[in-house]
Amino acid sequence: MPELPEVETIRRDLLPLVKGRAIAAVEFPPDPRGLRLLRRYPSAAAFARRLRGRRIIDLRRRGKYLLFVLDSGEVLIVHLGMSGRLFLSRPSDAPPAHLRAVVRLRTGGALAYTDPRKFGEFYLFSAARKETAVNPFLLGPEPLGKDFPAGRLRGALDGRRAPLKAVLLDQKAVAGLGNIYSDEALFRARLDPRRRADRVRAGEIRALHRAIRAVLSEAIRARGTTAEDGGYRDGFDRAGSFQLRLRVYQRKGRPCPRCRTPIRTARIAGRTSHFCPKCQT
DNA sequence: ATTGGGACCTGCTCGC
DNA sequence: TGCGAGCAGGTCCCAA
Repeated sequence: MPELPEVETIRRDLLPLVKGRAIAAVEFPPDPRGLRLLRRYPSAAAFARRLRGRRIIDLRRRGKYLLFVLDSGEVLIVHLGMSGRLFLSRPSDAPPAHLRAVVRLRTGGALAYTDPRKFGEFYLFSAARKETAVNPFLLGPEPLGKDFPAGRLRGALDGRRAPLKAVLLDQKAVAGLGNIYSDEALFRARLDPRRRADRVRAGEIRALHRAIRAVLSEAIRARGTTAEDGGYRDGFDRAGSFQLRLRVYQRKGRPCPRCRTPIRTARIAGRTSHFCPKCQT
């Protein structure tokens, strides 16, 4: 569910709430299998023990991962999978459905993590280790960052015979794009998602580069996309608004905003892609 | 090495 | 009303 703009919105919401505050307790009720911890952790209890008392000194984002930087030198990493939500929990409320974890802060307040589909994961890395093996860090460039010039996108597409859409979904090519924003960026760049990546010309790559950055920036401003099934919520458990600005995603059969041709879909790399068959070539 | 397909989960909608 | 099929924002693992 959550792609870069959704994760970034949650980060911005939660940062002022958690920065500088210590973790009082982490609870994984009551079936710890409802949340995948990093495999090498023997138990949820051991995981929680490592976190207790640690101070959160920063909250960062890398691709679709949230990184709680701790004063111990460790980093608590949260990936929301398809259906994860991480939000400020109000104690007056009844416990939310599909609650998988609670992070209580020492000065009061708590974060709730819910996830019906259980694809989300928590990781705990030492700072030294985080750059190695395991992986959230084996990601491609941040598309909104300084190290993502158009040439970097060109390098990512170079030599890849897979469809453009498949490469955009590859987190090693560019970090943070998912099904929604890949489709929306390809529409804005007027590129057919089925095009072989290595056959996209330089001018088209520049248009795609611009489109990726524009759509992600606009989606962050709109606080993310809460699509038809309503899965995503921000750090305060509220919906986003970018669904109102989607041009092709979940608009099958509706007129293309540019040429009125009905939007169609195709299965690419195992995912449904939405595009205009006339103006995306 | 790259690519595509299935697996992992649950909930919801649709058609019969 | 009930039930199975199909689908959903992501990633990993495996075989070709």
